[in-house]
Amino acid sequence: MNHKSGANCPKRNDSPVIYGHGSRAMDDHNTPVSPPSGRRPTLSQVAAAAGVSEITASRALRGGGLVAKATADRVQAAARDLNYVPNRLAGTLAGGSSRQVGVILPSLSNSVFADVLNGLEDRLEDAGYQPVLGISNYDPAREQRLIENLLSWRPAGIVIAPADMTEASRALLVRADLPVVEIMDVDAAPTDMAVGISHHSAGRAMAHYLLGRGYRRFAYLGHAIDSDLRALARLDGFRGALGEAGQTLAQCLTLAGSSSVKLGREGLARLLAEAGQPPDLVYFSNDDMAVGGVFHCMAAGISVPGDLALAGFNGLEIGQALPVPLTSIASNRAAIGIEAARHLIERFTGGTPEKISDVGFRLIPGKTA
Amino acid sequence: MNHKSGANCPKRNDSPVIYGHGSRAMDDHNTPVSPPSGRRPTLSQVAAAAGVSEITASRALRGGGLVAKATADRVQAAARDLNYVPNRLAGTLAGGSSRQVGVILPSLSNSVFADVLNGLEDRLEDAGYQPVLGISNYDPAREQRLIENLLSWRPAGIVIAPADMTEASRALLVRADLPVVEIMDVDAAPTDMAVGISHHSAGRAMAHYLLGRGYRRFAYLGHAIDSDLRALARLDGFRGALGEAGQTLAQCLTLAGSSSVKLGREGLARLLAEAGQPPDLVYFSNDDMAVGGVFHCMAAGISVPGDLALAGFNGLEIGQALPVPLTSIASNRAAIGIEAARHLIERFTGGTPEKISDVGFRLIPGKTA
DNA sequence: GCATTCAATGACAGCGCTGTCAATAGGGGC
DNA sequence: GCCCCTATTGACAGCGCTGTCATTGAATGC
Repeated sequence: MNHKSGANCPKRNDSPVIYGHGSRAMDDHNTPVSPPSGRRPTLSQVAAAAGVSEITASRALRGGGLVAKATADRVQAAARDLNYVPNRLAGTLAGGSSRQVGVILPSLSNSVFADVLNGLEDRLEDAGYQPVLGISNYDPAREQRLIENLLSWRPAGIVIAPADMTEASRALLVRADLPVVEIMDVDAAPTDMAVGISHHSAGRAMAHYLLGRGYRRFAYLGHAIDSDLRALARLDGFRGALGEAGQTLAQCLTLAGSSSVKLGREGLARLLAEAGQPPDLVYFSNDDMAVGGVFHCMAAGISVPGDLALAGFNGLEIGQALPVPLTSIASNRAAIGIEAARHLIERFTGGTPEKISDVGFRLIPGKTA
Repeated sequence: MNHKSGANCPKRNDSPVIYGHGSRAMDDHNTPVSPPSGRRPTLSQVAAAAGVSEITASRALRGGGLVAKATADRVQAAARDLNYVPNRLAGTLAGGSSRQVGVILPSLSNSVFADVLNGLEDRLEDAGYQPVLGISNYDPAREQRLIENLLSWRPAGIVIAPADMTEASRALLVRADLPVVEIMDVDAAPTDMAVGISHHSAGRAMAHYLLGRGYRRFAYLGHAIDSDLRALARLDGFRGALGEAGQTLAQCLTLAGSSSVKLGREGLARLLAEAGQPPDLVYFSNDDMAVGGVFHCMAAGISVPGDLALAGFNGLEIGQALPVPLTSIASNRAAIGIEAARHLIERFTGGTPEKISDVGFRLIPGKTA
């Protein structure tokens, strides 16, 4: 439901205004309020306040009905009064299973991973788990270091979008002997579980679609593809399907740097400049790049798809909001995060989810190809 | 540096292909490799293997030169042989300071926060800290729950982009008595430290710029603004500056839902449909919305900025890659993350960074206004 | 009425590690 | 030759909590 308001949108009282860039000294560092008895309250203090033993307090606070209602109420009241915040480090150390989940992603500048993380966080949080994050920047060494670091927190599980795992990384995960979900790609055999789509198939599917639309002179424009294994898999599938149909990739340009609208825009300009006979379709490594391509065409007066057709991957919102919606493949990103969370949680609760879960993709016809 | 390759982009061996959506049963669940002696190795096992006491092993592993070189080497070798992974839960519990940092953001679907998180993670990671993430979805109650949860892991510090902190949330943070960085906005007095820009000033700056360009009939198009306090602050500053110049906001439309290109596109259509006398400029709550506005104009044949001028906020890459680059304000997102990390780390190491750090913004003239 | 059962609570030990203080052994100074 | 100092190592306790078993008292059954 939308609500509008004529010329009187929400206002707020005038607040202090700071112009430009600068910083204020940390002068009046207000002393922390109430360091009550030196430290933060512990369970034993709560127990004492409620007149019960530590373990009873523990049980009362964790719930589970092992404690008489009246007692439990008393304990909870005491905890509230003392502003007790449990120490899960101690709890986990003593009791066993952590409620943290290690999450390793190759990047966050790509909105794809942000979407996955969003879905993942939401479900984990609801189940009482907290993600501990690491970004590998597509660097296998950093990825390995992250795995070690995260494991040292003894997480309940790991979710990883592998960049290019070293053998050592894989060994670490295997030895750790905890649920591990490898996300994004289901083409390779996972260490433990995998949730994602087949990027190889996605590439093939797009090729089939485009062949069916009658395109014949294909070009590819990609970003630093060596470190993006999934983009490589799509290209591989794309080219494979072309080959089976007796076609080839007439032109193929990959640019250093991570994918972006800007790179796609500049890249397309360059690709067309270098082309002998221009392609009738350009397949981009993803939607960011493809949207850049659309922008180039707009600016250069190239009619899409009349003069040149464009196709991407991911089904990003921006591509669909374009004046001419982008031909792409919806990669079901949020579903991957949600599904990964489900796998972990199921495992935590004693279940045995499928080893490989393919959330599937969907071709979006769009209007650019 | 770019590298291109004619028609022979990187290939890879054909990999197994899975079509469409589905899942394979978890049949051959390979038994975990080597649960060596039932559990994972502990420090005491490493110590035993190296023929030293636990504490010596601990010191050797942590470095610091308190242990004779030869002994340290022996311990490290033993640790490697046993595949020892330290248990930081135990370490933190015994020793004191954690190496986790709680991070609370209102959303991740907005690339702005992904950018901040990216910068933050990078610096924290380099300093040996791990972010533990929570997403509040602009919900104060969830925000408070997240604070409680994160505090229970006894993090070394907290970074929070406040959605609309409850009194209880604020009290939790104060009592926790740890470094807290409130990010994004420096307009209000922070609990502890703040890193960001003044959104109020950003709104004013844009108003001044646009007034200088001669626009007089202003409209505003925003998303669910009640929960996005920073967008509200910008609008507030914008309107304030207009008022000082004797101008008013002729039209103001806010739409339910989070900001998106689609919402901006549809919103602008609606705003123009509802307008009596059409505005000569539309100020959007942010660049996502504004890009949507640009798309609407393209599709509807409205010339920008001739017929209608548009302005946004954030300086997103997409806006600048548009055929007509967007007039906007660069909000220095990565810098906020980096700066927040710096503040925390400085605090961890005994320093006293500034209480408020304004990373500043920059007006991007663009070509849409 | 007495054994039996169950609900409610508690004592104890220990999770894996590190801070503190103590012990040991050489080396150097006088 | 004796004492002091430093470098190196270790013993001990304890971080805050929970699993396991034990204890208590009251309710139940016959």
